[in-house]
Amino acid sequence: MNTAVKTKRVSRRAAGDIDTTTAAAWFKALGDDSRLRIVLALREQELCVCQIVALLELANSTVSQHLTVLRNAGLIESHKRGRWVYYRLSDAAGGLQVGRSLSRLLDAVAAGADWQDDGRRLKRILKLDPEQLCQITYLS
Amino acid sequence: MNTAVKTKRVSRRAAGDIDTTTAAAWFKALGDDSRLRIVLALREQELCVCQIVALLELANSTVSQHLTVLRNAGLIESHKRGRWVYYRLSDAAGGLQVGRSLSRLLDAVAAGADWQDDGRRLKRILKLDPEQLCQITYLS
DNA sequence: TCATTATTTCGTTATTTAACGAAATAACGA
DNA sequence: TCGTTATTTCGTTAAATAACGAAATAATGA
Repeated sequence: MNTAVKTKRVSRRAAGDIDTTTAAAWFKALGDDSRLRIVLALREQELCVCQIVALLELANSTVSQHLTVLRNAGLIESHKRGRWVYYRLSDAAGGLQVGRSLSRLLDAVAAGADWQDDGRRLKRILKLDPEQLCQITYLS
Repeated sequence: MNTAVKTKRVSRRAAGDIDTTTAAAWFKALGDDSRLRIVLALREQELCVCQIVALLELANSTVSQHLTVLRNAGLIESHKRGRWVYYRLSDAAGGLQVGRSLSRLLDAVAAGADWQDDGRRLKRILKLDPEQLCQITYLS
C-alpha cells in the first residue's frame, strides 16, 4: 500500500515537458492554503516538522498529511537529521526550467500581505531553539 | 445568491502582489485535470461551451460547473454571442505580469504528450460547424 | 534496556467535490 | 407566439479531502 503511493509518483518526460495529470497534481497540491504556506516557508530555508507545525498552528498529524501530499506531488523532499525530519523544496519546485516559472509565480505570492505575516512569524520561530519549540507547539 | 458568488471574486492588491488565499484559489482551480485541459484549450482560442463539451466528453452540466469554478477563480471570462456562450482566458491568466509566469508554466504543460492529443482533437472539433457539433456532443 | 519524544499512520467525522440527469432559463427562428 | 436549442441551475450520489486525537514507529539519551 505504501508502495502503491510511491508508484503514483510524478515523473517528467523531458526538461520542460509535463503531462496534464502531473501538472494538475502540482496545482492541486498547491491549491490549499496550508500547503501553499508551507511551500512559501520552505522557499526561505528547510524546516523540520515541528517548526512548520508552529507556523501553521495545526495538529502535527494534519501537517504531516499535507507534507505527504506535497511530497507525492514531487514538490518537496525530506531527510532525517538527528531526531527531526527536515523538509525542503525539491529540484522540481525550484531548480529546473519548469520549476523556474513556478518559482516566479510564487515570488508574486510571497510579496502579498498574507505571506508577509507568515514571514514575520517564521522569523520569530527560527530564533527559538527547536529543542524547546517542538515541545511547546504553539506560539503567542 | 448569484451575487454572493460574484462578491467572492478574486481581487489583486497591486501588480504582481497576491495573497495566499487568492493564489491557492488559482492553483485549486487549475488542480483538476478537466479544468486544466479547458484552460490549455482556451489558450488556443476562445470556445463555446459545446465545443468544450466535445473536447472533454463530459456532460454539459459538468462542464458548466467547471467553467464556473474557473470563472470564480478569475482565470476565464464569458460573453454571450448569438445563441452560444463563449469563454476565453481572462487578463489575469495571460496578460498581466503575474499571469505571465503562469502562462510560461502552462507552455511546458502544453508541450506535454497529454495535451498534444487534446490539441489534435481540438483542431478536428474546430473544423466542424458548431451548428451541428452542439447537437452531436460526441466525436468518434 | 527503557523512557522520552518527533513524526507518521490509522480511524473517524464533517465538508467539499465531481459527476450525472432532469428541470429551469434564455435566446433564436419559424 | 411557440417550439427548439444552448447553457445553467438544482438535487442527488459517490468519492475525495481536511481536520483531529489516539495509537504506532523510530530514534535519541539516560
